[in-house]
Amino acid sequence: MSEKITIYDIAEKLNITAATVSRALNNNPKIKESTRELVIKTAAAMNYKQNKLALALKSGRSNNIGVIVPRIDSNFFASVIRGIEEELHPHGYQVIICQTHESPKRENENLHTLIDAQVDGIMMSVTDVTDENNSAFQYVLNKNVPLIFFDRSKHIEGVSSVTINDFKGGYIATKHLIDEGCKSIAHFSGDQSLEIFKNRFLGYKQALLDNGMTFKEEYVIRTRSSVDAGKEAINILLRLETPPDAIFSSSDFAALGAIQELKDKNINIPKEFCVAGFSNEPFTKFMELSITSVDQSPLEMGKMSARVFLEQVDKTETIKIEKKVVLAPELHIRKSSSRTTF
Amino acid sequence: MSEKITIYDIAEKLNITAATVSRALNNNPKIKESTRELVIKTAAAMNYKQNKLALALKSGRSNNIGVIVPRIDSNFFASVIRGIEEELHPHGYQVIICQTHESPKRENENLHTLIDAQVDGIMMSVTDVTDENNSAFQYVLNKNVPLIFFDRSKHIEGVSSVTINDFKGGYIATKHLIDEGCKSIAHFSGDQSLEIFKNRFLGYKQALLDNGMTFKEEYVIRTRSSVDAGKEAINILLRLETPPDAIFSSSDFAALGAIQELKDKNINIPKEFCVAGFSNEPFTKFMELSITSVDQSPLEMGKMSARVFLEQVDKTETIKIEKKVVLAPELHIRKSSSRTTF
DNA sequence: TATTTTCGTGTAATCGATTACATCTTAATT
DNA sequence: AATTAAGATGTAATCGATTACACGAAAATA
Repeated sequence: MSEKITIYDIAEKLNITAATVSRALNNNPKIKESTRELVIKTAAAMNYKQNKLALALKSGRSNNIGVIVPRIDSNFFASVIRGIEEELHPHGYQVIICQTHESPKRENENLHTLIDAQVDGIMMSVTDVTDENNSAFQYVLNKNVPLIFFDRSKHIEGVSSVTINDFKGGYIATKHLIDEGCKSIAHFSGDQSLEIFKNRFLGYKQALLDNGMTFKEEYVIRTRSSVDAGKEAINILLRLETPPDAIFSSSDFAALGAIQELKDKNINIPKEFCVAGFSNEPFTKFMELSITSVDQSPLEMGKMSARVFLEQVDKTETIKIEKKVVLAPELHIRKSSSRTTF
Repeated sequence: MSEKITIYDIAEKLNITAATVSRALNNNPKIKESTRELVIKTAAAMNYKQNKLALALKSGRSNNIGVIVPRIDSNFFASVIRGIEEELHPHGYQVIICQTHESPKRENENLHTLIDAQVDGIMMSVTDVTDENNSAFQYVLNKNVPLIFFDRSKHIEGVSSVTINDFKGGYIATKHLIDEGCKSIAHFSGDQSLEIFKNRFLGYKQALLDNGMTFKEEYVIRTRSSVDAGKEAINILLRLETPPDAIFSSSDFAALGAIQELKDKNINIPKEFCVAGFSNEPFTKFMELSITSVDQSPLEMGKMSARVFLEQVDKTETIKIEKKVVLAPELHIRKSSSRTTF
């Protein structure tokens, strides 16, 4: 339909060269002011639009950045992406989304696809941190494309990261439970091969030790992040000789499962049992019995990742910057653990 | 670092032309089998990667598609995007995300940006349906780029859409409330300029009329989609001379607000008052008092939109196909309206 | 006036892949 | 053996924008 207008069309109409048109449009100071104005006016009149693909080919920069997440339909990742998009949009970058569904194979694929599509940077939450094979990441770094990990990170030279202080998150949640008078606090831990879960666990443990409480191995249950996993886990704990009177769960969903099961058993929350979760999922505050949870400020995490990218993208090629940003977690205290307030 | 290998490098090494290399790699039947094998082997050995930007420039197709949503950090939109991504990924398309934040200006901007970035198609949920000015959409259509509306649609010639039957959604939710014995059912309606909300309202109204109930104007409250809006709205209703005994809310959040307020006033749900929402937000099923809601099958909606796009993208340029897909809503009956079950 | 700058544009290569057309070998046909 | 067809590859244009280099004209300097 509407034929494409190129700088050649403008040049032809004005009896000048495409080079001049290009320069005029790019505010090259060598162009006579009158020419520049004429070109700009004519371009507007002809409804000229720069072909970004041609520009991308010439410059080697696509103005696209890639974001890889396990899945997009989780509040946390969606919020991070929102943050990234909002920070990068004013700079003219478009955000390309990829999902791994927790599959390392997909993760590798996505990395290669994005590089092949000539993205100018990649931000991702690592799926497989145990994998010793970092070749896909090296592939990215070799192309001199900034790579930034957020939330789930991995120690790789040349890769920046934006994470929250999970240790502190575990610590403050546990400390809060202690302050509320809980005497024996259990922990639902996630996949310990992931730094984030390990750190939450370590924070939990440290808080216990710092406050003269004994750490018991049997109080630590490894759970998936789901309601059912939480139910199973709490049942294991309740069958112990001396069951705990509180849980710090590394997952809000598991925390919810525990709460549902506790209610079923007519155990009063928070009087007899306190629960704190992690992630501050939207539902935690909507519940009638709202759930205390550690907020990871995903929006901020996304924006920060974007900023780190922007810092790196224009730096001279040779200098590898490696920036580690650690955001502070924030405890949102709600009914599930509030014996004093509410 | 790793220098870029092009078909010219391969050609040079093999003492043939880039044209031959290109043909060999593209399985052009004119190439001798032995040459093809040699080229493919060499390409692999040299770690050649096709430059998608060059391909995109030449072919005019970027293999990117754009998705425009009001915001990404909503379960509904995130799920739709997930569906789109999963359906399109196997076909080699990348998904670019844009947000409008409900701003018509941003919507226009995004449309132009995406077209300028040469996307091969655009899927979007319309922000401003009242705007008579469809120039941005026409701009897209003029470029012969498939445009598909999902959920929030607008009648424009040449634009396909994937929506759910909101009328039916409103109808079955209301019918359900009637079946549970509710005698006077109110409605929280959203922005009536949006088809989706208007249709939910019309479905509600029709269900009342079909079942011998009277429709009362004062039972219809226009609310925003938020917890607070729901609280305000229910208070208006409770102050009426004859307050209703049920609400069909076009928003889950408003439904939640109403429920919280009703509980505060010690009104028993569902015995004295029933509530049904719309969207099937995750929290509706997590609540202790789980909330009945109409599911919009966002994942399916995304996949369907992607399929419609795939159907259109390869069609001969001149034929404008316009496909209207309407998905069936599904009522998820939960405690907030179940007098009989549970 | 002669010479050197400065200024504004044009020329042509480049980014990397694709492809219509031309060309040169072979193999098949009469 | 002469002619034609088929097969394989090369040549060069193209997609659209950018930019190093070249060049002519005007302005500044000696």
